[in-house]
Amino acid sequence: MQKLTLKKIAQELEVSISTVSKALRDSPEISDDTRQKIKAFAKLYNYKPNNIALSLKNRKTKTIGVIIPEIVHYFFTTVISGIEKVANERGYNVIIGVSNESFTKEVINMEMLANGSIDGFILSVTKETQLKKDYHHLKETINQGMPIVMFDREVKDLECDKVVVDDVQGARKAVLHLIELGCKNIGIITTRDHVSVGNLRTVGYMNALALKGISLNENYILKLDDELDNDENIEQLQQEVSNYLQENPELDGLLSVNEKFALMAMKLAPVFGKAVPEQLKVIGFTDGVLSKYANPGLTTVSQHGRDLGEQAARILIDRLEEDEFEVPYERLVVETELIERGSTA
Amino acid sequence: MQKLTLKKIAQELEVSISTVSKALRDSPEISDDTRQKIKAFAKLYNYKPNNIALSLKNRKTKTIGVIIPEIVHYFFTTVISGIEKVANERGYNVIIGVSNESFTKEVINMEMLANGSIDGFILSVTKETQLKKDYHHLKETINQGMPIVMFDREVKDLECDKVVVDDVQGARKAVLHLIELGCKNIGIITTRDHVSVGNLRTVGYMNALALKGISLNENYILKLDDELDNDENIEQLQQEVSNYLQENPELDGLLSVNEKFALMAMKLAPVFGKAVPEQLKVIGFTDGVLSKYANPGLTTVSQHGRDLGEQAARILIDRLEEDEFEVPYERLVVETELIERGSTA
DNA sequence: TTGTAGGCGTTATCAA
DNA sequence: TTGATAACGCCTACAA
Repeated sequence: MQKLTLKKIAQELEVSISTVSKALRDSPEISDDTRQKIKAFAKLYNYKPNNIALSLKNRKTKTIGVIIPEIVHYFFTTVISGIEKVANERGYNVIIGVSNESFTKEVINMEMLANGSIDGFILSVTKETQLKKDYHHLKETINQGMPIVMFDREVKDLECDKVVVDDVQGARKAVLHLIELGCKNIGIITTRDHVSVGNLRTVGYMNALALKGISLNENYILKLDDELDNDENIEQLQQEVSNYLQENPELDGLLSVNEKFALMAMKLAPVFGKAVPEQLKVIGFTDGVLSKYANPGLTTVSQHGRDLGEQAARILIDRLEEDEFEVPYERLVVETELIERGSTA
Repeated sequence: MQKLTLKKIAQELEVSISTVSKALRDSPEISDDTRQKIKAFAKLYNYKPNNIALSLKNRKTKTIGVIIPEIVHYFFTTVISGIEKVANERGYNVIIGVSNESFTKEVINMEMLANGSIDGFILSVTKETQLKKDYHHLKETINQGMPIVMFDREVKDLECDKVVVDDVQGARKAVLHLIELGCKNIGIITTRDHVSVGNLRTVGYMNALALKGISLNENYILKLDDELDNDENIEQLQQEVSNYLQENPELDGLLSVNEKFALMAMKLAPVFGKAVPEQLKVIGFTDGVLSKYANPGLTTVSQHGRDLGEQAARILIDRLEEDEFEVPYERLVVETELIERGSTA
């Protein structure tokens, strides 16, 4: 019951290996007679060529490596689902590596895959990588001729294809919407790190205020420690959000750079006499399950993760299958969309 | 800048390929002199053996294939994260295939991977597969000598390793807890399909009632269509939940076989004059983000997905690396745990 | 101590 | 029309 190979078929049918190979690939060199015989046999015993041997021969594996910082994470899974879709349509497999927001794991994961296992990468770097600004592993990979498509977390000084979210604009749209709805004192809950998307969203927030001639109140900006953004530290974060709401009773609009912080605020607001959306309108980022099933539903900025994933896969595979060299690198911006729900009704 | 191979090193250093190979693997056959020289060169130019060539030679790829019905799904991602962890620790890569609850995609995905790309599978079958009871692709894979570890959705009549959740017991524990809290009229929101875990959880619900001598009221069982469990059909489902709550005003306890239905019920209960948890106590399944960030927090039955994934990977890799043949198949039951939160306070 | 040869499974080129 | 051979990159038993 072992896997069938060309060799075994050849032995069984008493022909040469190359005859079998040619017959199966419908080469005109082979006579109808033997072709039929061989194909029948192969079909009967369900012959399938060995992928590894093909990979070695063709020097391409038809699989793409995806490295993400986290897997239990709505946005990243939507991106993967987009990648999977396009990859499968075009005959590619997807290997997933999880870096767990660790620079070292990112490097190890890439090294594991870069030695022949895959044809190209789609990846989002860890926050640690962004902080260290150490991109040698990425540069080396690119130099060895393995294409990389980066997504979401942008690394400016790296020459490769990129698919990014317009975080600044997304946040700006959200805040402008709050202003339109009549909010006068709009706050933001963001992350402390100074490198990642949280930062861009904060910029968008400031943009919108500036656009409308509203002066920035530093007290309205709550920076939560990113390290704490995991399920063990919910209580500590809630405490910080509580303090924030208490100290800024005049807040009537709030942008959060993710869903979790938004839900915390929605949960705590009534404690401080604020009903959502009547006295406090809230908008979050991500548009995941939390937003859809929250009570009231959370208005969010959708990043269209699935589209993003599809685009990233398309760009990578196009490049892999492009025989003209020197196709210029692409930087694709995925538009955000404001999904309105009860939290801003 | 192309990838370095043994051949190129050999040419460069004017020795034979096998000398290079041996030197790099610290064979005592090679003199210190040449060994050092070769190793220095390899290090300098960052030589790494080609995985594909190794796979072909060793007839093992050191990668495991994971097929899941959905990727944008909390439970499955926790399982993957467990698999990833153990796999990486033991030097394995993980290829992910998403079947999207489609039998055909499951088969295609498996075929893509079964031809040499991986050493073994960890998979959870689609609902469609369970319904059709068509397991030929699984049986063939096993017959070809490729081990499979199935998880979560159990297929009784298939001989292979399994890691399952004790859904019956989980549901029973939950309902018993509600009874202890004083609930007299306990309902359940479950799925219509008759094959999947929803069914087992319903059995657990009935178990608990029987155990306590409470007679079963069919009206208390709401079966929602599984097909509708996606974000497009939220409204329709909500309508059904509304009707259910309205028609059973005496309900004071509720078990839901997932988080989403539980949150819908929690959102709608106040509409029918029921405060949660005062007049209606709710318990869900999954213990994902929804439970943690709901308001009030949702008490849930945790399935310990990460543990499950770790165990599945351990079992598979142990089997792959076992040289004694005929290790008996294992069926491991992961215990559930009731996580208490505000919805049953 | 070093090199040669064969094989993992496949395909392509060339010879018979 | 069919078959032998070489190659993809690596490893290893055996020969020199």
